[in-house]
Amino acid sequence: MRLTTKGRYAVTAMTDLALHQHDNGGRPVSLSDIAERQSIPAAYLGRLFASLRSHGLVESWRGPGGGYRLARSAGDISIADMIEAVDERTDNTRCRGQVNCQDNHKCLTHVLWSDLSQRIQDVLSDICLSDVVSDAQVREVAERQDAMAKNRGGAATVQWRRPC
Amino acid sequence: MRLTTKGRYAVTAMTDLALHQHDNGGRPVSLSDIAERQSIPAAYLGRLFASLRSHGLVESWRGPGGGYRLARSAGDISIADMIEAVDERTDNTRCRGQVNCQDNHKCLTHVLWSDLSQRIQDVLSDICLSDVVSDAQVREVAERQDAMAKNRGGAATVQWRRPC
DNA sequence: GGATTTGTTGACCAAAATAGTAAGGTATAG
DNA sequence: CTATACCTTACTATTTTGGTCAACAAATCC
Ligand code: FES
Ligand code: FES
Repeated sequence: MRLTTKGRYAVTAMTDLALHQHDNGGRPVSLSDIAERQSIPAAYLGRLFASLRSHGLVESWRGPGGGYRLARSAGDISIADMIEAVDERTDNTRCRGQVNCQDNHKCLTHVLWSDLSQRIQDVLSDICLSDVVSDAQVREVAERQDAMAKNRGGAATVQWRRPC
Repeated sequence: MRLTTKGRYAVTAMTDLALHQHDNGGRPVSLSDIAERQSIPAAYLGRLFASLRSHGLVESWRGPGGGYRLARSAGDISIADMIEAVDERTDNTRCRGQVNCQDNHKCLTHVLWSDLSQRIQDVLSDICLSDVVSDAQVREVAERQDAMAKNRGGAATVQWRRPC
């Protein structure tokens, strides 16, 4: 599993979502709010959320007042879940699990990469969104970001609807 | 720390070197032998070995009968050492340690990537070359490779010289 | 000494992966 | 009907990676 900007955006956006999903009485959090707070290109982030949704990590609502909410509790979503959703590929072997990277045979180090992939996956599975959200340093940054965004619109009426 | 073909080549070549450095009475193992056994482009591998050498992982000899040997014992060279030598960059933060990736401020998840980088580094530091070499599956592949290369030249006279 | 072998270096190139954009479509509130 | 906000596809630009080439330097062999 490789860490790239795509995966970092996904985790950052999900963290933002987790932090703000109880604002305004729990109405869905819109893409544009997240993108603005986290300085992520909105169009790009939109595609990442499509993946997160199709992997069952978030629910979405369309139309005015629409947006996203976590589909599961933050304690039940690991870093690995999020990165996998947008990055697919949990495997660090050259052969992508085909065991054929040297002229259709197993290369000298296949077993090593396979083993390491598993260990790295374990590390990323061991940390979940609630761990991130409750970290003191993370909260501190979030507060600064919220203060920064104070100029934008106030609370709106709360609505209940079914997700898409 | 990201796993890429460059790092995989480095580890594969080092493993091959560790496995063959006692062949022919301990004469240096040539680049072309390693490249051929492991199906790695020789010119490319040459540059990787230059990095491995400058990081003190191998010693080299030029001229006829020249080649490489491990500069330290296989138990004293970790996977992290080898990957770092060719890849530099042990850091998975977006800011590369600058703590400035959101408009010159710390982004929401900096502390997370920083922490994860360390954990992954620990995993890669925990396995060393001797672990790889002594793995049963690795030895099995090595034997097949050696049988494959049986057509090439036999043992030559042993020489002692100082490394480059 | 000269040819040959082997590693060393730097510049260069091609292909792949990644990050980002743009535009049209669909559902929903009001 | 219209504005909002998510959804999807296609495309483009940039960066990174993998790989080549040629000239070079050291050591050996004859
Ligand atoms: S990595 Fe799987 S065969 Fe080489
Ligand atoms: S990753 Fe370091 S500031 Fe964002």
